[in-house]
Amino acid sequence: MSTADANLPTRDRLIAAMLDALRRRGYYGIGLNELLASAGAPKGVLYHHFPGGKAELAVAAVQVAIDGMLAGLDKLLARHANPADALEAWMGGAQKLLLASEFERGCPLATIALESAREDAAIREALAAGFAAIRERLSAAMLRHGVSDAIANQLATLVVSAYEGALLQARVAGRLDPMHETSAALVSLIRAHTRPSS
Amino acid sequence: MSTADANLPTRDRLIAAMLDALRRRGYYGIGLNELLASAGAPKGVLYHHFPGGKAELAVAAVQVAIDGMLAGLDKLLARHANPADALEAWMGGAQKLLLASEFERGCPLATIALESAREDAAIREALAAGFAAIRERLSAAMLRHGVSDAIANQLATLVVSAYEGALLQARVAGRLDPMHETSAALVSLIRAHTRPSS
DNA sequence: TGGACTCTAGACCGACTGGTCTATAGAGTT
DNA sequence: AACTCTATAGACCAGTCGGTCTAGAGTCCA
Repeated sequence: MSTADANLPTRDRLIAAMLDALRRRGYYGIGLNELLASAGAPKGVLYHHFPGGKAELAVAAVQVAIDGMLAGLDKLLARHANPADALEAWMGGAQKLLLASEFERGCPLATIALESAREDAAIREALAAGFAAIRERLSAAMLRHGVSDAIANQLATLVVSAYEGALLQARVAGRLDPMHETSAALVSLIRAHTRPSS
Repeated sequence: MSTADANLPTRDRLIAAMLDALRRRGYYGIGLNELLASAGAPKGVLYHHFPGGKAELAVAAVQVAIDGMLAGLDKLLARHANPADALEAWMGGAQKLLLASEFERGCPLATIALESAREDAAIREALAAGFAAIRERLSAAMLRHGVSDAIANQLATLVVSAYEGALLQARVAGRLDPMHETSAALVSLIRAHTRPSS
């Protein structure tokens, strides 16, 4: 039942398997045995690389997901002159991924964010810092394009909110429409607030 | 460990307990025993009222949650002249609930939406129909206030997306700021698109 | 050749999972 | 009082959960 790239080091295969599980079913939705099967790894290996077990693996996976999103976002913001264009590309990428997985793979951060409780401090902190960093990137980009500080903050938070909510709606609907409409509304809003170029 | 209102009929206590569990930890995050304990009900009673077990109870809970949201939304849209004001009140209510539960109780629909897979057809359908109905209400309200059909649809979807995403961000952050900022951005956007009153 | 160390491997464990089953309490009807 | 039907109650079950533990494979250095 090994689905992960067998060439990856074991530790990375574990993280990849956890990421996939978080996208599809959430932290509590997958069992350790199923997860290890899809990583093609026996049990001992998990506790060798992650002494803290499932929870520690989840934290590592969340960290990887955040790093990936930040890197992707930075690349798009660097490539596109206007933040609105970068946003459009960002949403487009998410749509492609969702469609390619037949509406099964959403955002790995969202599931565990909603499942986590106050006592899961490590996960909550990683998630909070991650979302804050993403908002920060978006806000800074808009600041650079003439948006006032207060408005840039509002818009950045709105963008992240809408991104997660649109993925959620599209997933249950089994159609991309919610993402299309959210993206369109968001892009024209950002475009209206930023200077034509830079 | 019974937390639910003991005066409620057993069936309603079960639904209430499931709703609370969905808000806090999600469908897979709570066990049947814990759920029954918090409902103050023995096992047999669950399978008497819901022969389909946990899954059927979850569908019923989702249905109740959707009905509740629609009723609340209708009331707000009827009470406020402008959809922007209704939206502001709606977001404000969600903020109050989240804060009162110390950032533990979010939206019960979001968790199970992200945990559900394609084969959970009953839940997916209930959720998809529910979100569509909410979008429909919002869209209709904006149409009545002079927004064009296409834009009203976009804005309604954006509002639902942002609502869910803002709750998610506020939950992990342990602060209301993400909701405040999302709400502010959304309200001023809607206000700009609607006629001053009606 | 023989440690020393990292990593892989999976048998095994108690606790708990969702679910079934039988017993019975109570209300309504005759 | 006897019968019926709905609802409550919890013992019980096989399967799975996350986690521990011991054994061995592979690699590097002496």
